Amino acid sequence: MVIKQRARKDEDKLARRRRILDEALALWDERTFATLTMAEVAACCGLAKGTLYLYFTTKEELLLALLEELLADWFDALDSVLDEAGHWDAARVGRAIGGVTVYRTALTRLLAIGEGTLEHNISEAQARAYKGMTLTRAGSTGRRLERRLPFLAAGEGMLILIRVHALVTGLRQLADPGPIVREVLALPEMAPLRVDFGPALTTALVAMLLGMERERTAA
Amino acid sequence: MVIKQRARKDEDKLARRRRILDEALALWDERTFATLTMAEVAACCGLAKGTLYLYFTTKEELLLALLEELLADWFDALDSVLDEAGHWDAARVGRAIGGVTVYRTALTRLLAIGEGTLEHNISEAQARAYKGMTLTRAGSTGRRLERRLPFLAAGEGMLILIRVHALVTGLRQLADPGPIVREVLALPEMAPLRVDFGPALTTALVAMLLGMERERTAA
DNA sequence: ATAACAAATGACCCTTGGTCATTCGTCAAG
DNA sequence: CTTGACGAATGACCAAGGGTCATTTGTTAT
Repeated sequence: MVIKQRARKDEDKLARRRRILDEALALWDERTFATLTMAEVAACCGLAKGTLYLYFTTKEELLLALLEELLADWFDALDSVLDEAGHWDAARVGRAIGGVTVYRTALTRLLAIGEGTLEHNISEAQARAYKGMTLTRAGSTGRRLERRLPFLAAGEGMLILIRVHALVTGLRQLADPGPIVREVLALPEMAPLRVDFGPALTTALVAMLLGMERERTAA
Repeated sequence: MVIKQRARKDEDKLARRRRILDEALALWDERTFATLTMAEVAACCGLAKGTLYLYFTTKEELLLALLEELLADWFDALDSVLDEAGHWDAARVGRAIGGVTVYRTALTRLLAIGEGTLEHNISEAQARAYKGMTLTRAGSTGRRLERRLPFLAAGEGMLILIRVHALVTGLRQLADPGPIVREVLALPEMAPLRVDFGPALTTALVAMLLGMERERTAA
């Protein structure tokens, strides 16, 4: 499959970049980092492999760009929920975070390989952009959390988000084993080791927030 | 470098396997999964690459075997600490788990890539052995946790261990970024995003355990 | 119509996990 | 001590995939 049209204007280049990200996202649903190949992404876009490298200089940069978008979207969603009216307590905050996270499979699977895999083989510029965005958004969302949970000290909203990040990463990995392990875990006696991402995340978050509240109000 | 001696007896083969695991562990200290190569492991053992494949049929199997050993050792250490006398509460349990975990860098770094990377490309037999060991040991250690924390229901010790696993995985990834990201995070304004594995793990665990206690005693 | 630019291409390189026909220690039998 | 057989060890080889770059070719300004 060959593209007869060339992206000359910046606007066209942006559109092509968009297309690549969209196709990569679609493929990501059914691939892992190891099994997602640049050749396949290119083929899905109707481009040659070499062309991909005009838009993303490594496989990691492509997926990190995707992660950056999905993460920004997650912050939007969480901010929006946290701005809802009514009575807020630790349990509701835990359920709110879980609620916007649980069904974002593409995001959580990317986060799960994030720091370990995506952060090699990228330019410092992109690393800076990604971390800068994270810092800004986490700061803003963290302050929302502090407003909803008055027992939190200044800056502890960010601490919560780091713990959320850690739990998402770890639980996603436990919940999505490879096919061989999946089969082993299907054995009846292995039931205690199976993890259901959604409930596991939400219950762990609620417990952690309740514990933080208790720590900070006991003193 | 060439080995002039051949492992004919089972005993010799076991010793050679041991040597490979030891050298792989030493290399693991300074490599990631991607940068640790089978050729290098072989060279460190004084073996040809092909010989490695007589003992471990894939790179994943080699590292999973290592993880299995280190994990069993971790269970030993934790059991031993949990058997110590004195008054136990949620905070002490959290510190105990953190204490035996924090300095086990090789283990926690392997766990961090565990389910995501190591569980592809392995035989079902090894997956079964690994998960079987995990189930047995986690059951036993889980019961110890339940004895120390009477507010836990039967089986909830295992739940705690799953959450520990998730936190270890996630926090290890956040604490050990690649060199590019490490440099970005070294900027002063990035301080809020830096994670110190030991304190982060222990404080998160303690908070979570306190929260679980509160959930179960409030009702 | 044409020259100049640069987007797109795909053949190519390199690394690395994994294979296998061959080599050659090792040991037991004669 | 010699020899034959076993199988451990080898390293040349293969395949896959990330990444490169000289060349091709669509596009546009003149």
